[in-house]
Amino acid sequence: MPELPEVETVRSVLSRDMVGKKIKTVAVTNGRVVRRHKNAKDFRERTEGRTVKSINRLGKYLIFGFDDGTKMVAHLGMSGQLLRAKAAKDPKPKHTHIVFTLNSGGELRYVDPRTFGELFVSTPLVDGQAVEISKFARLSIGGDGLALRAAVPELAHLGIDFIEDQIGWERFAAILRSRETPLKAVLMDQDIIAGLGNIYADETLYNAGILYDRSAESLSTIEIRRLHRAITEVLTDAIKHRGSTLDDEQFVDPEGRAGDYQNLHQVYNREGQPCGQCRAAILRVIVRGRSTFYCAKCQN
DNA sequence: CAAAATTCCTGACTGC
DNA sequence: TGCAGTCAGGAATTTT
Repeated sequence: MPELPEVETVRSVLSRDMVGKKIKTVAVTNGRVVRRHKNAKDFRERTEGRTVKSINRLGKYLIFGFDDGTKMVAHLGMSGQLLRAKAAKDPKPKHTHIVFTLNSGGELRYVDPRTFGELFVSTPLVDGQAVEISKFARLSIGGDGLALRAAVPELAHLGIDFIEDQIGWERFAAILRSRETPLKAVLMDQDIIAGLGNIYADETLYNAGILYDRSAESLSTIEIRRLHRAITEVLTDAIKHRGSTLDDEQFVDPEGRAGDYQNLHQVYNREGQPCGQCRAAILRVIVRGRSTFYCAKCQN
């Protein structure tokens, strides 16, 4: 499942070869992926003829800035891929739902078997309209996150992006304070922390040495600082390794290359295998229908 | 108001 | 072998 590091990998690759390119035509063959629009024709009219000026990321969302000031947002969901093709005659993968044909030749394709992902064009607000930015995002200072949220009202609800937003551990502590929610639910709540999914929530908790079901308010100052550091460290390392490609999920960047952070996973998908620190078997439990992997000795 | 359950979807896997 | 049933999971929506 593409989480922050995988989406950042896609952003980085696309940023290098798409900025400055113009979209000649757009073909939508599955209307579900543009479901925020009233129809596929509306999406086509809002993308054809635009030149890509920038590609940013907030949480798990990609934000393409167009020359007319509008933004195209892409969320890959569980199984979405943005793939570059050199020519139209290159074979199209199964479940190719949108094809962007570029003026310079070549295509950008959106492929998504499960169609949990979506694309939409966001229109900038007219003067005077205020955007209600997430209160957690407002707690962060600096970085480009606030500007991105203001530019895309649909994303204003997103919480802290630990790569885009600068946030110190004191402010992070303020977010965790007075929350009885289990820590893993907090880490995966996009309105509180944007970008962590099931893989990186588990890896972060292991790195911090804290159990998934501890309530946020029960953490000591030391534990909050460890968790704050763990989120930044895990995400940064995973980005360096170009994300995680699991056996069953087929995450690849726009050039078709797999990531290799899965080789560095300490707990995720490692049920029964020895913990890297204490050699005890990694355990797996289902929490609210989701797999959670952890080491009972190293996390408490 | 918040948290839990449900829904969307297809490929991979399980068991008979 | 083949087929029905189950599982996986992000986020919006519905229910508790």
